[in-house]
Amino acid sequence: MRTEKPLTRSSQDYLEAILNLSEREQNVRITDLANHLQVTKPSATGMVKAMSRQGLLQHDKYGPIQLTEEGAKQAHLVRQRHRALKDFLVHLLGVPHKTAEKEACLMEHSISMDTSERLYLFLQENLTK
Amino acid sequence: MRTEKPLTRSSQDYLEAILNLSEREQNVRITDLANHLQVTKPSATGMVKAMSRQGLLQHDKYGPIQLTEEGAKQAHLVRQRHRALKDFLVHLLGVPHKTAEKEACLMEHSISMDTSERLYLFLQENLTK
DNA sequence: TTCTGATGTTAGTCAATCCTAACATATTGT
DNA sequence: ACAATATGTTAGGATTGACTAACATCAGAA
Repeated sequence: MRTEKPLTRSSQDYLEAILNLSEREQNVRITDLANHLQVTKPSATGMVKAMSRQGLLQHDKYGPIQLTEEGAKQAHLVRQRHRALKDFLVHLLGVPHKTAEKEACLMEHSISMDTSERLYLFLQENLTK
Repeated sequence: MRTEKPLTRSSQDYLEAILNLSEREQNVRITDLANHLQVTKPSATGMVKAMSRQGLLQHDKYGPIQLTEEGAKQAHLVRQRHRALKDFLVHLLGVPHKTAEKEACLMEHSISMDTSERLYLFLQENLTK
């Protein structure tokens, strides 16, 4: 079930979206996911299917979507990177929220967890102003 | 000739590589480009062909590659983003050079020029330590 | 129960970008 | 000039992830 294949940018986006949605809804549905990510339902269906095969999530036909333990772990890491980046953009660079959200979404796939942690520490030291 | 189509990540990478190579060599050749970007020659040929159609560069069969005015302009913008990001990673976050180079290469496609300029200013203010 | 509307799935297609294998052209050395 | 080598191109294919159109299933209302 487990795959050693590195996560694609899109997979990471899907993982993060499922994590965020699952904290607000009992069941994450394909339509929710598609709307959230601004893709069509067939696209979401296809990606969910692929990610299910990779052991990142559990999804029965027509049923709700649930992250596996591994999927949830990876989702949390993506979100961690996202938050550090967004905080930096908003609070240190003064980027408007919407722009920062969008750019953090793109950047989160581009940095290592090491860099993310360094950024987090940097923010700790510099957000005391 | 001019295209309004947004530049793909890959196109941006190719533009930046051509710019950097053209500053070191009289002629940029497919093989140079392919080696630099760690892709095969047919891949580079194909991308160069596509980008030529988009008016980003000039390339005659078997001949050297040259950026058009528009291509060069875009390449400089990519590089600007790259440098701001790399400087930030290295000098403020203490990321090792190789890692910073790699991550800047990925991040440069994810931020706007506005954010890049904000980052540049932030670096100016904070690199005086 | 049946019908309607909402939700979800399947199949086919496209774009982008990479690869390999085979071939074409240019360059260099003898 | 010819042969060998280097460089570059073409054709075909794979992966990823998006789209549309058609179809299937589910849930709720009548």
